[in-house]
Amino acid sequence: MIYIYFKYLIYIHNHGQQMSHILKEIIKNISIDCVIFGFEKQCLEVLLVKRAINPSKGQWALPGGFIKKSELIEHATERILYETTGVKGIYLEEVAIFDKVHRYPTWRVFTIAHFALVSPEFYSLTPGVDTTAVKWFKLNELPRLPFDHKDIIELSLSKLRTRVMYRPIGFELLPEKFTLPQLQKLYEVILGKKLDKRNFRKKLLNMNLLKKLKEKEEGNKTRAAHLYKFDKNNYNKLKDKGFIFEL
Amino acid sequence: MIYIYFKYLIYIHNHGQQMSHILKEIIKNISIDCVIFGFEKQCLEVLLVKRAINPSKGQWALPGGFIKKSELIEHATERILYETTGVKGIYLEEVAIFDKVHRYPTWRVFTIAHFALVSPEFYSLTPGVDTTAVKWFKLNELPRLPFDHKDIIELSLSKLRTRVMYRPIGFELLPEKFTLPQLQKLYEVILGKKLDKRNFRKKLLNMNLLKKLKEKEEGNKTRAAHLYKFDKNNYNKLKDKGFIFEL
DNA sequence: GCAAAAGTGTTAACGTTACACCCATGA
DNA sequence: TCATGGGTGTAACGTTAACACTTTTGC
Repeated sequence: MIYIYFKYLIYIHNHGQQMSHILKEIIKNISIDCVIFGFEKQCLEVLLVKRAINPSKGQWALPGGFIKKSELIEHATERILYETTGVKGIYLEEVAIFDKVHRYPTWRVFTIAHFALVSPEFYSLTPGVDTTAVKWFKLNELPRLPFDHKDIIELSLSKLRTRVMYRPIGFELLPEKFTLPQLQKLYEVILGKKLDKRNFRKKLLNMNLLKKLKEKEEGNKTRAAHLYKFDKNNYNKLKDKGFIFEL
Repeated sequence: MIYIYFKYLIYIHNHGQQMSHILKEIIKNISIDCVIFGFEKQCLEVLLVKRAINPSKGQWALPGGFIKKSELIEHATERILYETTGVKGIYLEEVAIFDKVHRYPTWRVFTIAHFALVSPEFYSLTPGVDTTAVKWFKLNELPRLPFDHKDIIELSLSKLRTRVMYRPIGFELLPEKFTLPQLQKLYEVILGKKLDKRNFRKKLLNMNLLKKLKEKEEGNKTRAAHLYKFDKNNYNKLKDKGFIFEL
């Protein structure tokens, strides 16, 4: 169709041939970006990718991409995260839409920011569509980021802080089996403040969300801590009865 | 430009001449819809407009419209609400993005749903761009709505219920001066349950968010209730000190 | 045996809930 | 004077916050 043909010419002229083959399928004005938080060595980390295409080719940035014309946001988010980083099967939550007029240099793009929490050790990272590398970065050692990705990370972090108070999402940042001191440390890092050990344990254990395991932590220089598992079954049961997780 | 010209032909062919003049300015794929809640005669109400254009011309629907190419979401929301209903100067909050592939019949449109709370008596309603009428509807007397507007209202209502617990947004649904029984009734309607009169008063008054006025309610058949004002100054001061409104 | 981190209870202050009667007003 | 809705206090209960010592382990 003539219309499509002209559209092509214009895109190719403006942005180079590399993108033209996908421009039929995507919605140009809406992208998705993912802020994936991980927790390792007592630090919060964020997953970044090295961009293989312009704009900002060669720079580290949040994993992201465009939505396809007949795709739901949720599916697009999963697809994009998988295509760019190799990470899949994680639960992503919407953070906000970023809408600054010139946030994307080439044309107007609204981006729907999502965030997720994972235990880094579980995921193997493999660059793919439009990316040449994937890497965890400590939150306080982030490289310079293109677009408004700094803002996106900051807002995600602040949402993480408030959400962690009302949902047991914090557990997702730890391996399946974890110790109470680890869990406490995690909350302390996210919330940015010290918590009382005894009160923290009392509260968490009273919720009946933790299954104590027979095993203990290994390879420790000092007294070994008990391992626990998050009891998802019971959490769902309690939630249905109106239980509200807090702090 | 040839490109623009062809675009025109296609739009006009598909959707009739009435929209063609604005299609240069708007982003086709992203719209905004507003769920404006009001509280009157002890009922929650929603503001709807009668659509003057297709699709769904002549039907009652949420006030909404498209974002312009160089417009922020926030400004677009204010503009659209004002243009379609005459209501302006109110605080709107984002609810969610609705993304079903065929939610809008003519082409793919994501809509960013917003909600707000107002005191109906303060606003004069005047239909404008693309609307022929504006009217408050009781929540349980809504007409059949086009697109996914029913879903949008339902989700907004559920967000209202949870948000009202953590922010004093409930005050916005009342006139500037209100009585405690009114405020209590409002919370009861939003939350869908009875509250204890004495506990409710104790809690609210202890927060120091209410200024008691000298005046009393007028035109009452029974004992007149004291009027109060929301003390916004003090609320902001308290909030800065870390105060969290609850229930 | 000592350094380092795990584990363990009690008390006081505070906030939440439940509950019943008198007061002002208009008809 | 009575019907209607406005206004008031207290006691029991549960939750949160503050706080210090003993246990285990590797070196």
